[in-house]
Amino acid sequence: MSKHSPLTDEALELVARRFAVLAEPMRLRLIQALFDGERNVTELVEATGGTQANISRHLQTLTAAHVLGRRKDGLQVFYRISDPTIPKLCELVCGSLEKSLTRQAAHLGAGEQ
Amino acid sequence: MSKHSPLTDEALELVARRFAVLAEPMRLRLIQALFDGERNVTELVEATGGTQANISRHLQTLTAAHVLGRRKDGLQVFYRISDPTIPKLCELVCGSLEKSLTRQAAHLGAGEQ
DNA sequence: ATTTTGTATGAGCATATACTCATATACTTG
DNA sequence: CAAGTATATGAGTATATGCTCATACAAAAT
Repeated sequence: MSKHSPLTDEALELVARRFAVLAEPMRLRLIQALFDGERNVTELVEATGGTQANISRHLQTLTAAHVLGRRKDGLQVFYRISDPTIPKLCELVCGSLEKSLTRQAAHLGAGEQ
Repeated sequence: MSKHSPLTDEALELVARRFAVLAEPMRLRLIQALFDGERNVTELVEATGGTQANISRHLQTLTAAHVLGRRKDGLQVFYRISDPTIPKLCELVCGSLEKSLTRQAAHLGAGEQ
């Protein structure tokens, strides 16, 4: 995106859609709960504190976006992170926010702004 | 986010908000237009093909999120990318999408799925 | 076959936000 | 000061999407 030719409208929509999928706290919580490996829906409901219906919908959204993968075993369905760039994306954003917050704290402490 | 302790609800909101800011095609177009350096609003309106009002709003959103920085010079206002992680984020997502698309193309070509 | 357990989904509501039009504000120039 | 130019914003509308309740579906157990 930097030195490459500008993206087409279609590509921009895809990139935006990608970011949109990550733009929900509950979905981030699910991703976080899956960093250590796959879990079934019931476990994810417990880990996140959401309702079963809502978690199921978010899992569908994440799976449709190829962020998560699905494996069915009997009654249970196990989800896992299937896109290796997801952890990197989250780390980048977290790091950036930490910096931004400490900068802000420093400014407040110095009475600036 | 991976080996670190799980994020607080507040932190999750911030991360989600960050992704949300990047989840609009027009804002991505603006970011793209700023990869080569700062530009004023009129230039950005021309580069993106949007209306002045809409571009102004998106610039405000991006600036409030500390993605862009603002510099006023006389009548004009110049915007620039102020968060160095933005290009990396976009590259990560683009790369991931390219892979995903070529995989899909390969599957279609092989008659799989 | 019926019941139980785990997961998905249809329908409806509430909220957020992208967009536009018109107008306001800020600065410059005549 | 008046007029012009660059940017921002209030108000209104349309659309998307997150959430919930109830129920459907699928597989297992009795």
